[in-house]
Amino acid sequence: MATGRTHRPATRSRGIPEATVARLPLYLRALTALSERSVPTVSSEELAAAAGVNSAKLRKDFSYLGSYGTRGVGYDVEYLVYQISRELGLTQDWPVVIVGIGNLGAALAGYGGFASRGFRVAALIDADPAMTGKPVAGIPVQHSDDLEKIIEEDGVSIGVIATPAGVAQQVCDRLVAAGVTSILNFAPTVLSVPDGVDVRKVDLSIELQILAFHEQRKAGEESGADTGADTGSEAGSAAAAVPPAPRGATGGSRKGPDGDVPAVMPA
Amino acid sequence: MATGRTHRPATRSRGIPEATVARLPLYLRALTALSERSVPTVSSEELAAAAGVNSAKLRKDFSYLGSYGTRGVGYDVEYLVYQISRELGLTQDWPVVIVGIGNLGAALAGYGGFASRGFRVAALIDADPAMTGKPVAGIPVQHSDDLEKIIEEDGVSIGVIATPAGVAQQVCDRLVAAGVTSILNFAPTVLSVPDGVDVRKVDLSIELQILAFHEQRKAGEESGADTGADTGSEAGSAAAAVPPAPRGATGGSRKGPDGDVPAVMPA
DNA sequence: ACATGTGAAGTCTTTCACAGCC
DNA sequence: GGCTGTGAAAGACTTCACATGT
Repeated sequence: MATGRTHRPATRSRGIPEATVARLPLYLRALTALSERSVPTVSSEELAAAAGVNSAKLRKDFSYLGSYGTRGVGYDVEYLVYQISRELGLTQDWPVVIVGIGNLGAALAGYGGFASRGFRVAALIDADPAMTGKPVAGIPVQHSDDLEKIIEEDGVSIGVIATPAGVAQQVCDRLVAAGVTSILNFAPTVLSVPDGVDVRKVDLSIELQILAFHEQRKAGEESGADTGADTGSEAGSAAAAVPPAPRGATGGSRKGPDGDVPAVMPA
Repeated sequence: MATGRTHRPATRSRGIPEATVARLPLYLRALTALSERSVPTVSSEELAAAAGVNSAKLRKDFSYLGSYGTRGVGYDVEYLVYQISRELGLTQDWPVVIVGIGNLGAALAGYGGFASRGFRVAALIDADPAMTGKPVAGIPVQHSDDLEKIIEEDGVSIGVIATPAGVAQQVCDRLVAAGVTSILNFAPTVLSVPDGVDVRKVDLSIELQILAFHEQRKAGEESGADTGADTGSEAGSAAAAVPPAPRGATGGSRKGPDGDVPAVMPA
C-alpha cells in the first residue's frame, strides 16, 4: 500500500549481504580484543576462532568489504578495526533515546557496551510523571510529552523501545513521526513501520522458546523417538484446552510431515 | 577437533527447519492474542499479518508441523495454539536459572514474559556475597558456590547468563558441567560449549551496530551515492587511528567489491 | 611455504503459483 | 468462491577447494 516499489530486495546493502553485516560486529569485537593486546596481525583462522565462526565464512565476509588482507601473512589488526568500524558507521557517534525506563530500560541505560562503540544515550524518556527528572545511570529522565522536541533537537535517528507491549506501537509511531529511522524493540509486539524504517527486535521469551524446542528434542532422543508423551495427563483440563479439531476429523487424516507423528489429541 | 561427527547438519530438528522454529513463537504470540479475544479461526493471511510475515511463508511453516488447517476456512485458533505449544515443548514447564543479578539480571528476573509461557525462574545466582539472600523480584538470590547443587536439585536444563563478559565463560562451563544443556547468553562474549549444548546470544551492542550500518547507508543515499562522505572529517584524529595499511600500499590496489569505494584513507 | 580471495558447488530459505479440498 | 498445502523455481547463504599473490 502506498509504497511505490514492489518488494525491493529487502534490506540488502550496496552488495554487502545482510548475514555478513550481522557478523561484522562480532569480528570487530574480536579484533578490538586483539588490538588491546597489541597483536599486530591475525590469520583468518585465528580471527574466525575468536569470533566463533569458520574461516571460510570470515574470508568471504571480508571479501565483500574489499581486499584488506595480505596473502601469506593475514590481516593487519588496527587497519581492519578501522575499516570495519567505518563500514558499520561507527566512526561517527549516534545519539540514541531509550523510551520506557522500567527495570529493563534502566538496565539498558546503564549498559556499558552502549558508549563503548559510538553510541551515546542522548535521552531517557518515560511516560510516568513521577520518573521525570529522576536520574537513572546519571541521566535525568524526561517526560514523554517532550519526545518530539528531544528527537529533533538532538538529531536522534535511533530509538530503543523498552516500554510495555501495549504502548509500543504508539511510541514507535511517535518516534518515527519525529524522525527516527531505526528502532530496537524490546517490547514483545510486532511493530509496523513505514518503508525506510528499520526495526530489530530482541525478545527474551522467543529466545527461550527456541531453546525449549531444542531441549525437548534432546530429551526425546534419549529414550525412544516418542514425542508428546505425557503433556496432557490431567485429561480433564487438557481435553478442555484442545478444541475438537477443525470440524469432523476423519479418522487418519491428521498426519505429521513424515507421516509418523503420534497424534496426541482427543479422538 | 575432538568431536567425532564431521559437521552434522547443524541444529536441524526432525525435519523442521531452524528458520521455521524461530518463527513459531511469533505465531504463538499472535494466536494467543486472538484466543484471548475469542476469535475462533484465522486465515493464513490474517495470522501472517499479525505475526509480521507473509502468508506463503506461514503456510509453508505450518506445513512442516502437519495439516492443521481447513481449506476454504483457515486455522482453528485454539487448536493451533495447542499444537504449536506442544511442538515448542511449552506444555511442560522449564525451570530456568539466571546467573548474574546486576541491573540486567534483575530486569530479566522481573520480566513477565518469563512465567507467561512455561518458564519458571528456579533460582537467581550471583557471586557477590552481599547479594545473597536479598530478594529480587520476590526471589532470594543464592550464592554461586551453590550453583551445582541448585542445578541438580531442580533439574534445571536452561541457564541464562547475565554476568560481566569476563566471567561468562567460566559460569558457562560450570553450568554445563552441572547439567545445563541450553544457554541464553547476554554477556558480550563468544561462549564455547561442548557438542550437544545450545547457545543463543542476545547482544544489545551488536543490534545497535547493525542498525547503525543501515542508518549510515540511508544517510549516504540521500545525497549522491557517495559513501564515507564526512566521517573522518577531523583529519587529525582519524588519520592517527589508521595504520599505514598492510606494508607498502601500491597506489590503486585497494578496491571495494564493486571497484568504486571512494577510498577514505590516508594516501 | 603460506594464507588470502573467490568461482563453483552445495545447502537452506523464501517465494511463486496452482492443484486440491471445503 | 475461498483458502490451504505443496511441488517447483528463485534466491540467499555457506562451504569447498584452489588459483593467486607475497
